Amino acid sequence: MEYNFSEIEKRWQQYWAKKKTFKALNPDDPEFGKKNFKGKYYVLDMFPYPSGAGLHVGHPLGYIASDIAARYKRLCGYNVLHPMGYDSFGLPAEQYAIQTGQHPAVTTEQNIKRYREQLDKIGFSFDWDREVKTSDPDYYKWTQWIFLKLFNSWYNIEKDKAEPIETLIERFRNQESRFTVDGFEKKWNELNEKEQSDVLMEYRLAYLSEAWVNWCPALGTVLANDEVKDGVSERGGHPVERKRMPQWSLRITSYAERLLKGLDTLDWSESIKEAQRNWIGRSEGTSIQFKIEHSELTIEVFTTRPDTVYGVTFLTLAPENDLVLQIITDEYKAKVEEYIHYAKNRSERERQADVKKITGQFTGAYAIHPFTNEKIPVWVGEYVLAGYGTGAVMGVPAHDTRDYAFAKHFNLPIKKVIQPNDPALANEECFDTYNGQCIHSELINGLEVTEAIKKIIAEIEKRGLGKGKVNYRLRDAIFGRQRYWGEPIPIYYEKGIPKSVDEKDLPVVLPDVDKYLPTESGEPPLARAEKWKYKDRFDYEHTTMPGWAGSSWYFLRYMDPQNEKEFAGKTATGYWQQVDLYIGGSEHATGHLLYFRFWTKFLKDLGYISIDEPAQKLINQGMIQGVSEKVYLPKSISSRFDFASNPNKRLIYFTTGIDAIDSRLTQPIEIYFHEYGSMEVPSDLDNLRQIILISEELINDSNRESVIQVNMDARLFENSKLDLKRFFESEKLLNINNPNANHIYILVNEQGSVIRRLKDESLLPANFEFKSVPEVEKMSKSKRNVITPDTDPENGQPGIIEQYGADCLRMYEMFLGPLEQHKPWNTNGITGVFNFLKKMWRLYHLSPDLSSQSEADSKALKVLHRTIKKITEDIENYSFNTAVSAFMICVNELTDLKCTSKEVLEKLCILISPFAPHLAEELWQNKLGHDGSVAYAGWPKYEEQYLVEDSYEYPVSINGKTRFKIPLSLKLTKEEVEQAVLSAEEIKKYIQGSPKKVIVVPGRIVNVVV
RNA sequence: GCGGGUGUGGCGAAAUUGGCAGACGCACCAGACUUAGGAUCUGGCGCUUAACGGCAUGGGGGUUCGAGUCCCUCCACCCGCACCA
Repeated sequence: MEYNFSEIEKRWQQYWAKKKTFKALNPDDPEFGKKNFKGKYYVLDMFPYPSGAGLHVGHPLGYIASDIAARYKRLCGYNVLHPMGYDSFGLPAEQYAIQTGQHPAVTTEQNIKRYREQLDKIGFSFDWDREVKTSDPDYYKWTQWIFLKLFNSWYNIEKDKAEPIETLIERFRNQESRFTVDGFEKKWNELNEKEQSDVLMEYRLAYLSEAWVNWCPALGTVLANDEVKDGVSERGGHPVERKRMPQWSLRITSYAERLLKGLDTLDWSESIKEAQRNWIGRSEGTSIQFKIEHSELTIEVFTTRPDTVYGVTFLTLAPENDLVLQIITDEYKAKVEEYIHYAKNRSERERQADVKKITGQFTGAYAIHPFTNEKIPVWVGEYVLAGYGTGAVMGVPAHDTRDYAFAKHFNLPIKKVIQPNDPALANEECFDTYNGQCIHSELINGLEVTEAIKKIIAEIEKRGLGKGKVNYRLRDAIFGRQRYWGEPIPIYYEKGIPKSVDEKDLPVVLPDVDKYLPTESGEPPLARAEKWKYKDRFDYEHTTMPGWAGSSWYFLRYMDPQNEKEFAGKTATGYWQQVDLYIGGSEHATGHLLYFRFWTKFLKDLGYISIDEPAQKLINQGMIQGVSEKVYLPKSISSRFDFASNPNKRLIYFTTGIDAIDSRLTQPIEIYFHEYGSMEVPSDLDNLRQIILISEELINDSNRESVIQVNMDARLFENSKLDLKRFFESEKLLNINNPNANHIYILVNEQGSVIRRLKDESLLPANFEFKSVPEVEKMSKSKRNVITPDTDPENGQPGIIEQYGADCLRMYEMFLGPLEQHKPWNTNGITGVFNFLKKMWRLYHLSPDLSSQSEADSKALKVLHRTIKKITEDIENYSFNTAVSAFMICVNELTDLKCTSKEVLEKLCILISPFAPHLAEELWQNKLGHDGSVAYAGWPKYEEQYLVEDSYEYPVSINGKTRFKIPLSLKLTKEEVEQAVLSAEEIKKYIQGSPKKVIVVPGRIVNVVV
């Protein structure tokens, strides 16, 4: 009987869907009482964004792992919640909408459909009744509701938790608080509505403020810090600049300490926890006030080294610091303004690119040293960040490398105030060690650094100059996006005052607009919806929420997805508690995973849920990388491309630039092409857009500068050689960016040139080979190296699923290596897994009727129980690759034993069902003759008795080197083993006389030392 | 610069507390069967040597009867953060 995987897999996928085999039960479900669950288990995959490219082979890696865990826990008797849904708001759909005019909801729906189709083919045990989509109004109603809760809450530092804003207003009323407005002190009740609103904005956890933001002109929106990488946007790689504008933000900084401390309780990888710790960036220090000479103003600095305060020789302010303009003297005004202008117009990227470059400007002002009363010059410098601390630093060049560099560059004095313990440092001009004593520091002379810090802080506090303080690198999260495809922020404006939409009016539904672009006056797209007003009168807020809003609480919605009255009912949240196993990529370390924790803590503070952390255990599956194929294009205008290494070859001149298959070069430019040789140049060539591709072997150091490297579709290549057949036939793979373009491709290699338009392979030089440079990198559409698990919709090539089946895909992805490790995709080993599945199938078909077979023999039972033990341990440790090996060993051995025992085969079938569920279900029901699904068959128990051995082949080492083996009874004592070994025939070769020492480890090894 | 991770055959990788290095699979080699195939089965397969043996877990050193595993030191690669005072 053939192993017909496609028929088997289709059958059981339909069966599971029809029977709702994987439905998870809430406690209020009538069925719940009938089950005798061992407990609950919540397995969650990170929320996927349904991109237009569909799933590639890397996506399922984590899903397969979580599915194995889910199926295993079900077999162990747990009520398993294993849901899936879509984080369906986001930039790519909107970018596509801008280009095509199609509503993002439409493309999103199409993408979701494709995702679902692909997910279904892999046989996951998701409870699809719980599917959620963040762009669904029934869902984002609750995202908006949580936003309102954030807006209407403040952080009570004394209680260390968030509270409703009313408790704050109550305090303001009762406590005789005074508020300074336009220079007048007023009581709360004396403030007008606008003034009250402004005061409360300083406290609300979701607030509107004038802030320095990461503005991305290409995307037309601001971005949160975690959405910017190396000065460019994470999505799309567009430049980002700093801009000051009114912005909605979330006061995540109030939770900094709790987010930091909570990490210690989590079973997450050290690298993710460390990334979050760095991102939060806690540092202890103190603030110190410096008076400005001839002025009422003071400059407050933050420092972690107050012990070096006597070493201060200058102060530096950030260019954005408002104080700068207030303190500059007339003499320096022009220069400082010029400098500020310069600094402001530098993009983040430029700024980061040359951090080594030192820039700054003296302001003309002087501060007074609070301890020595010396005059200290005040500078402004780019190296001081506006957003951290107070935007001002005290310059201690002798003990801070940045201050040192600045002082050196501008010739400022350097004053050493620490005597280091390490003599090697004593002669250095600058060192920042904590090991040493203070010198030249009146109040703290002779003290060790740590002592000095304590004493000087006490002194600073006593004199009212400042106080001990904790600073965080973490900034409040910018929450508004000047984009269309996101949750509307449920705020409206009445007389310029932002107010929350009434809860009963939620959801605020995303309105239709004529274009998905900003208005002419630069307002966000939502401003185009002219009739879109709250209560028909008031303007709504026009920015929308960022992509991470919906994913910050989705794990709660899965617990009770259809609830219309609450985001999730108390019974449901009380039962499911938190995620027991969360699997996803490590790229979310400082974004999603931080917001996810933040919202959970907030909802707990308000008493809506009872847990403090959303996910106890987190596993980051490694990335499956793709192999990109890079080819070369002449760099553009007027490059003369010269194969200098090979003077006999032809020369090609490019007199203008060229269009490229690379999206960065989208302008069509004509080229002229000359060649010495036999090739004919079509007469209409100059009317068409031409792309010249240069083979890898022609590139050398002398011409490398005149070419650029671009990705071609990896599917056109085989082992980094262009497959000419595909190249001639596949228009689609060539012109991803513009399928309608009528390009002419010219391939150039050592043998000459080929124009693709000729479309005739017979015209090719013999053995024409065009080579690319392969590179292993992230699998992504833009790198054109995506491999789909199923049939490729672009070229119709069958995928792994069609060729080998979903069970094979599942087992192969697990077999590839440890879950957490990154690995390039290659299918070289897949036949091994496929052969294994076939062999397993054959094992169950050795006998036509297993039900009448006799008792298992002890050998088969031993194999079985060893496997039960191994698989159970491996699953518990998420070591799925070794589990697959164990199955192979087991099936090989049972096949050798010609095992037809129903008892053994039944248990093996259950064991493998989390890994290869379709095969297992087929064998369970159709071969072993069971009625129900194998999914609830019960996990087999491992029994020690079958594994007990009575003899063992002791490896005998001489001086730690294994020389021979000797079978001995395990009942023997150490002494008896030693005796047996020393009297063995083989040992005579290695020792003369008596050995120095004999080490016997019972049941393991014998080592003889001579 | 700081932090995290990884280094084992031609390749993907195994290896409980330190105890037979390379399980399992791919590729390769030889053979069997054969309706010649991307089927199945048997055997071989780290390097080196004619063989005995010797050498091998990124390099060097150490602890130990015994080290891929523990300690020190250096190197390479990957990832994250980065003028955070």
